[in-house]
Amino acid sequence: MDVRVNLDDFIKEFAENCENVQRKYYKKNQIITTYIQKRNQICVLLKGEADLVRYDFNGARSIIEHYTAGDFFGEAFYIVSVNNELSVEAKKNCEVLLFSYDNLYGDCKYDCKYGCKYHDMLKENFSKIMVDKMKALNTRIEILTKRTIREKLLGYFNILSTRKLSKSFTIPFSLTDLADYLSVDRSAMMREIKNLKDEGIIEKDGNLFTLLTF
Amino acid sequence: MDVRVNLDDFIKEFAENCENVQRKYYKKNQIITTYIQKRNQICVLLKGEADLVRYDFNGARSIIEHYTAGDFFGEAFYIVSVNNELSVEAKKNCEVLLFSYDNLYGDCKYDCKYGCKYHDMLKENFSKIMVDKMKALNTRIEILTKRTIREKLLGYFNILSTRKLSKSFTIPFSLTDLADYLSVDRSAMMREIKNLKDEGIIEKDGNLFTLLTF
DNA sequence: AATGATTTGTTGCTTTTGCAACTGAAATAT
DNA sequence: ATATTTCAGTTGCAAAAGCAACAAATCATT
Repeated sequence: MDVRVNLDDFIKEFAENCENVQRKYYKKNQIITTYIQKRNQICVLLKGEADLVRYDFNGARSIIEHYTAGDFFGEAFYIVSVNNELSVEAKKNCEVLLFSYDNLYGDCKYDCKYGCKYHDMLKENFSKIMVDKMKALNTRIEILTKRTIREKLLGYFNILSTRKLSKSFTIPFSLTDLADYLSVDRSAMMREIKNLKDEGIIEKDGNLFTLLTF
Repeated sequence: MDVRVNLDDFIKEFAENCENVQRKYYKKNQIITTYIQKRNQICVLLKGEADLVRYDFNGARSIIEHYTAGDFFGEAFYIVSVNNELSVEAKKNCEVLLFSYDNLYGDCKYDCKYGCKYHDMLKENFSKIMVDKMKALNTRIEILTKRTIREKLLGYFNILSTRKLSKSFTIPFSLTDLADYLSVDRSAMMREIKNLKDEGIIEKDGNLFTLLTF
């Protein structure tokens, strides 16, 4: 099993066969879960797109991670030491599997006709999932430590380009959200994108970007 | 076993009794390890202080984590997706335990007169250690997403204050290093610290800070 | 105790960023 | 099909941050 699970092979069967799991539906802009209730919830996004966001005390929004079908999220992966409100927001209509970490590691007291074979698989791969989360956090830190908007943009573009093995790539969210992900002012970011275009460093067609240098 | 291990109860015994482990000494400013060689190394800092740092392509230094005695570090906890040079630098003379992740999970082919009881303990607690690492990463992200130096400083001070359960606390490194941790220019940070003092928001005596507001 | 290296503290100047405000385009809902 | 909301793109201006350079203080080493 890959860290980013194969839906066909694993999750669908899990959702259909293990009674110890909830399947829920969320509409666009609904909050799927918040990370303040110490529920140790584990979630798998089956369909749709969602963001893990933080709202600062002064209202500034910051996107921590972006999820697509097959991604794991939930409090269990994201224990935080500081007092801040984290929540997962549906960006499109979403279908989500929900179960708890305690449930996963503790005794399964419910009837589970497959003997929790799916729980066991998750258990075994929990550390792999954690490692994947760590990668995402490290990636974000790498970008946030860049000191200028230009470097943040280019750093992020390079990561997307490397992932796609192509000079061209689409950003996984709107430009407004990209600013929140890079943690910079949107208009300042737009200005910098314009500069990069004018200087012939990137090309942009909607959300499709191309790196012209290397 | 706590995530930040109790040296007396665990590590010292481990170091003395398990033959599958190396103990090494590093002088101040020496590089303890780099995260590019895929050695899956796990390290425990027995004595001294060290920083996990990244050097940008243009030379900008950035402190990711700060370690004191009892902390775990090493590639195994810090797998990164992007191409950047991470290294752990001794800030003082250090004593370090070294062993490998593969060794931990694979069969222990060496003689280990305690039957690798220590390895087993680590194995069991690996996910806890990972969670601790995640906390550290999340803390750093929380600070880095703040948009001004003032907010970064106050955010970090609040975390230190909360940890110590006191309005007064000492920063765990020099002001120069603090700037690298917050990923900002040192002189600009000093200016902002001065502003905070002048406005009666903080007090500062060397590396001892006090938050005057709440 | 003297020397050299590092850290702290400060300042002038320039560049970058954030803020506010607005327009047109695109998407969504009625 | 039209109204409404969201998103993209711009700009002027003010505030913040970075850069460079230097002196004073502190720390470390011989």
